Amino acid sequence: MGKGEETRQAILDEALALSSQVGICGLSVGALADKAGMSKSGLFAHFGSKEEMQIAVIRESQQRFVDTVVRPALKEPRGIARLRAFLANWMDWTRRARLPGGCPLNAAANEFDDQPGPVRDAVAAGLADGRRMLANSVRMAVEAGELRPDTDIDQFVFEFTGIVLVAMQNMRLFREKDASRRALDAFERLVRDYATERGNSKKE
Amino acid sequence: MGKGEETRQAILDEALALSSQVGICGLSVGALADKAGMSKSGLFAHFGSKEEMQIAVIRESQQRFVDTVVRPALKEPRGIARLRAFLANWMDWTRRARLPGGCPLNAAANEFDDQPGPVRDAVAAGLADGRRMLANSVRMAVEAGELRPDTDIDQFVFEFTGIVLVAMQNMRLFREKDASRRALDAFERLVRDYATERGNSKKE
DNA sequence: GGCTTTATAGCACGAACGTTCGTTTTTGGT
DNA sequence: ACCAAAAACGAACGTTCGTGCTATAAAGCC
Repeated sequence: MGKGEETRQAILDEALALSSQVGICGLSVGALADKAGMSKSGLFAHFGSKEEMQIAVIRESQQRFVDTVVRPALKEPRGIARLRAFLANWMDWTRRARLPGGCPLNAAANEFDDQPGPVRDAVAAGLADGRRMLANSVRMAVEAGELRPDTDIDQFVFEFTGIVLVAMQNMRLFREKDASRRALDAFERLVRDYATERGNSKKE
Repeated sequence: MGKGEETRQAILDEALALSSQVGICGLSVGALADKAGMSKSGLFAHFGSKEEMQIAVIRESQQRFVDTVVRPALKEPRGIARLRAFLANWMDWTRRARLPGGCPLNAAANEFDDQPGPVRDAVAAGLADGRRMLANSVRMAVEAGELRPDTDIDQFVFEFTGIVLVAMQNMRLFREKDASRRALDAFERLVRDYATERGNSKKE
């Protein structure tokens, strides 16, 4: 890896941290250059445009999410246990990823959801990827016989995601400490509704 | 009402529409003045600072939400029916309020959740107000005997809010049309879990 | 209708924005 | 050690940002 890739990565690290606090559109070239300890033009050359930079940050954010949340959860056995691990990791992934604020991808999703263009597309692609992965894990839980065979997988993913979103909001905006506990409780209730006897008995 | 209040209201109407597309921090004095058909300084005089303007927009947004979502739902009888109406109204409130984009309050919540200050406080206050109102309606459903007496009201509000948030995301970012149907389905499942026999039989 | 109060416009300011360009420094292969 | 290539810099561009002033126009009261 050349020097170029190296500093580009350093820039993205800094960009991730900054955007987790001020969002993607609040992230400016000048401010980022300051944080990264280099000149505006030097930093700019790595991306070619602000839009490209934003997209790079989004991709990096997604990548980091996979490394921090998804990959570790895959060590759990398929089924409900893995889903639970997934949720637990999700709950404090920005802390684990050493980000000072919230999830940049989530912030970007709310900023660009009504502004068509490549940035919005990148955000949607990133989130869709996460959901696809989530849907796969749910399907495995069905195949493992822990969730009922007639489980509406997309509906399960829908409700799971809802739990994550509200937990994020409670944590970040309201600074409530019991947010992740509530999320876990909601998850257990969700699972109980969709579980087979076998799947249900697995828990405690 | 003097002329001042009148144009101030017109400005806020325009500001709400604009911020529903570009968010609160994407809303600039110049752009808003253009939309409102007046000069930057003339508009600026109504608020005194950009921050005050942002807060005014947030307050207005909350006000509009109450008029569009909460008030109509209060015509339904107390209990689960009212909660259901509340959700249904919520699902397309920005359309009913003739806003071109998503919920400005929700956008602001994600933009400012990690930036302490008066704007964040205003957003949190607005959202907290909505949750208080929601909690009240849940409590009424308990008192009406439709939800179990041991219902954890805050947990119910938590899960309810999650349904709303994910539905918003699915609608706005992914443009899925079945988002509100999924939300309603999730709501019925939520209610079924917390309902008494009487409350359960109420539905269909 | 005149007069006071209020509202709006016009203009200017310094700062920050994204972007371009030419120059200088650093790097990596030979 | 040298030299081409890559990377970073500094300065400047035109725009837009938020925010002050001062003057003009409109509105409301007697």
